[in-house]
Order: sequence, then C-alpha cells, then structure tokens
Amino acid sequence: MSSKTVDKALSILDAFTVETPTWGLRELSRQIDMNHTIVHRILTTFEDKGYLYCNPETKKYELGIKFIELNNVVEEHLNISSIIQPIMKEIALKTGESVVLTILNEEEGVFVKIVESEQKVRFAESVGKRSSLYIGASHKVILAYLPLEIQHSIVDEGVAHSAKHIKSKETFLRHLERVREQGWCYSEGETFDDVAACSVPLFDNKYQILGSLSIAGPKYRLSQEQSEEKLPILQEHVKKLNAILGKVNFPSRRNFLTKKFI
Amino acid sequence: MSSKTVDKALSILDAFTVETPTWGLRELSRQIDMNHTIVHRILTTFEDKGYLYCNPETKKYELGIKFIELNNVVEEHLNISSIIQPIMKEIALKTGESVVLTILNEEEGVFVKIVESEQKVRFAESVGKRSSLYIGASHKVILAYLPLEIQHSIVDEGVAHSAKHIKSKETFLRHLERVREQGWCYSEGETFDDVAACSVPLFDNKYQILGSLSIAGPKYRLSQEQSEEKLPILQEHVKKLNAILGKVNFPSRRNFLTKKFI
DNA sequence: AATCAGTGGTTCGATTATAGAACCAAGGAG
DNA sequence: CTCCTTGGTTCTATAATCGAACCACTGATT
Repeated sequence: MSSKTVDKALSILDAFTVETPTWGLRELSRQIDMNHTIVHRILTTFEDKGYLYCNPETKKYELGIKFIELNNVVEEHLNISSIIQPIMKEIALKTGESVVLTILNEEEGVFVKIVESEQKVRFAESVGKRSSLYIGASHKVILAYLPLEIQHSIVDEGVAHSAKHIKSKETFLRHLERVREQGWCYSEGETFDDVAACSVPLFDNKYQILGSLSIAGPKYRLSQEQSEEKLPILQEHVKKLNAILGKVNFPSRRNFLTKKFI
Repeated sequence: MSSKTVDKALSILDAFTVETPTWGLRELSRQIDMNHTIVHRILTTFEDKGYLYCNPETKKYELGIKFIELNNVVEEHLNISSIIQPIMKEIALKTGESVVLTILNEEEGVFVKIVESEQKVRFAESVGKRSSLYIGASHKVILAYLPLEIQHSIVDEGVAHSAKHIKSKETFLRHLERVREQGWCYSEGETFDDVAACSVPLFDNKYQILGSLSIAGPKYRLSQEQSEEKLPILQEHVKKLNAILGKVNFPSRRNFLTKKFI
C-alpha cells in the first residue's frame, strides 16, 4: 500500500537527470503523461519546500540546493567522509591512481565516491552515475558474486544491448567465474574509452556482495600487468574497509539477493 | 495552491538530518506529530521509489543512494565539477588553504563545495551544512550585501541567540558596512573553533549577492595579516568565477531580495 | 493587427485517494 | 502471563485530488 500522490511526485523528481536537468511545466507533463494541473501543484510544493527551484526568468524548474544537503546526510551517515574517504585517499596516494567506491543498488552499480589521484591525467568525476552490472571492472566484479540466476538475466541484458566486450553469453559467464575465483577484475575502455580499472569486491556483515573498490586511470598507465603490481596495495586496504562495512549497513537495496531464500 | 500529501511527505524527509539520520516508524510519527498510518504509507512509497532504505534488521528508515545520484545532477548542472571546481582547486594550490563555496539560500548560507588544501592540518569537510548568516566570514560577507532591513532582522536573530562575536547590534551593523566597503571579510573561530577564514562575495548577472568564496585554515596559519597577503589571489580568480556565475543561475531561493520591489 | 499556438497558472465540482481509529502479530521487560 | 511497545494492515467517512475549461501572456505567422 503506497501513496499514489507521493508516487507521482517522485516520478516527477525522477525526470530531473544529468541529461535533462531543467523542465518547463507543459513540457514535463507531456513527458510523463500527466495532467499539467497535477504536475503544477506538485512542482510548486517541491518549490515551497526548497526541493526544486523555479528560474523566475525562464520559468523552468530544476533541482535545488536541498539535494546537496541531503547528499551530505547520506555521506555523513555512511561515514564516507570521515572513515571511508581517508582509506581511499591512502590507496590513491600509494597507487598514484584514482580510487572509486561503487555500490550495488537495485541490480545496478552506482559510483558513490571517487577520490582522484594527483596525476595530471586522471579518472574523470562521475559520482552518482548509475549503470548496468555487465560493463566495467567495478561493476563486473560485483556481478561475479551475485547468484547465478541473476548473473544470467543481467548478462542476457548485456547480450541484448550487444555490448562490444561480450563475445557470447557462455564466455562472459566463464569470465565472471574466473573473476570470482581470483577475487579481482581488470578491464580496459569499457565504461569510459581510454580508461582502465582494477576492482576488488566489498562485502557486508553477512558476506553478501555490497559493492567494489577500484583503482582507475588511463590505459597507458594502467595495463593489466601494471594493475596487478598495484593490486596488493588495493587488497591490503580493502581488508580494513570490509571490517568497517561489516558494521555500517549501506542503504543499498539488494532484495533480489535474499529473495531466493524466502 | 500546493499538495498537502506531498507537503507532508517532504516534511517527513526533512526529519532525516545529520543529527538524526535514521528513524523508526512510531518514533518518527511522534516527532512530527502525524498519524503513524500516514507516515507508514509515505515511508513505504519513498522506499519503493528508492529514496529511502529500510534496514530489514532494525526496521529503521534512512536516506537512500538516490540522494547521491540527485546531488550529482545538481552539481553537473551547476558545472561545479567541471568549471567551478578547477578554479577553486587553483586557489587552493596557490594559497595553500582550503577553498569553500557558500551559497545564499532561504536567508541562510549553505556550504556547497569545499576543495581541500594539501596541507596536513586543514579545514574539515562540511559540505551541505546550512547555518545563519550572522556567523563566519563566508556568511557575513553575504549578509553585508543584503538589503538593510534583512540585515537588521538577521542581526536581531544573532543578538537573540547571544552570539559570542556580536557585541551589540550597532557595532555589528557597522562591521557589516565596513565589510561591504572593503569587499571582503575576515573571521576567526566563529563557525569552527581554531578555524579562520577570508571571504569575498559572488554576484549573479543582476549584481545581486549569490554567495561567497572563502579560503579557510587553522588560525595559526591564517591570521588577518596572512590572509590579506593571500587576498589578491582570491580576488583575481573570483573575477573569472563571477563571469561564469553571471550565466549559470544558481537554484538559490532569494525571494526576499526582490520582495521589496513588488 | 489579427490570428494561432504555445506557455505558466487558476478555478471548481465530481471523483477518488486519503485519514485515522481500531485492529493484528510479534517481541521484550517485568 | 501481563503490559507495553513495536511495525504493519484494514476499512469507511471525509477531505484532498483530478482534470476539463479557463485566463493572461508571449511570440510566430499571416
């Protein structure tokens, strides 16, 4: 039993993305197929509450400062800034590459925190970016620890989207099996061209997969060999991180993980 | 005309703060004085939509990963990561201190972005923190450019809260006047003990005050003299920033600025 | 200048989702 | 076992929402 009005309101919020960060009233109501009166009432409510900002000149709506505040609440609660970030920073200093924290959420991976290396050429910022689990070391290493049935359905998706790095379902599933066996994953140019990454898994207190930690940098500096040299640094610090993550409990919806046991 | 249901839903969201990041159902409904049925329906709606996460063990609710994503939308839209951050980084490198972007919002100031210096002792992270305009250089320099009537009411508030750095309303208003004349503000130990800051104002395309940019560091390294030496660096780069901010249009509610003209 | 199509915003009665008391089942504490 | 609390559900009177029709305005097009 859930509130129809709030449900609609959140669907409206969902329309504000990196690709389409601003919306006019009529434009938005067309997009989500709602009567413009409803959209108007909800938009002004969001505006009154400081969640949306309506540009008085263009009359277009956009997400407000409120979300910077709420992001802070999440980060503080997860101890990202005070505990997790320092560990990531140390890895970044020792490896000389950017460090990425990815969290499993709703059958997708979200970049939750990126600590950049001090090098001139480095992994670009994309915090908050959400994408499918079949692409990129940071995501594939998570996929490798999911139940086989989930792996199948997600790999099927990848095949359906004809992802360039998937030759066939079978070879990709075997690839995931190897990743799980060796406990890390390397990839080149999957999520971003010219970027390579090396990732290890993160687990919660029940030893269920929670996300991954990766080092990422330009291909020419992070070949498979070079990243295998840096792997021990990553693995060593991840031990510390896993000890912390066992207690923290990320707000990461992973219902599908337990579904099969019910 | 605004939606009562959505309004309630957002009031519920507002209860999730850095101080109280998790809530049980009954506990929360007591806090905000709402029937627990309503709260329950709204909470599950938020949960279904990925905005809240309900810890299955403790049955307590907390903000979800969604807010990290939405924060990213705001930052991307404001060009914070790609345009503003590099400028802040340059100031941080040249001055050796942390750089803070503060935005005026609803008669308060919000720390929107902090670029940390590379020094060991540095300004702690507090992105998203919101506070009154009468305290701290970053906030006072904003206050100094607001209409006098607003200044009066906000300073009255400060006096009412018996802020330690306000001796009397009159002297504080004269202090603000000097700040506006010289175009910058220095403070020591107001927002955080042991932290000093030096701030300059930021304006939008209509030359209305939008926020401030500050360098912040430990008192012993950032005396008034030392910060006046670094001031030219700050001012030089802020010229660039103001040229950009004139076009960007921050989602910063500042209705009270124009109210008096209507 | 008149028309038209678009915009954001408002009104008001019919409709429908919501409010909230009363209700479970479960889990401590005594 | 009782008492109190918890999260969660049910049901109907009631109150909020829905949405067609409406303004006022802007900017092309004729």
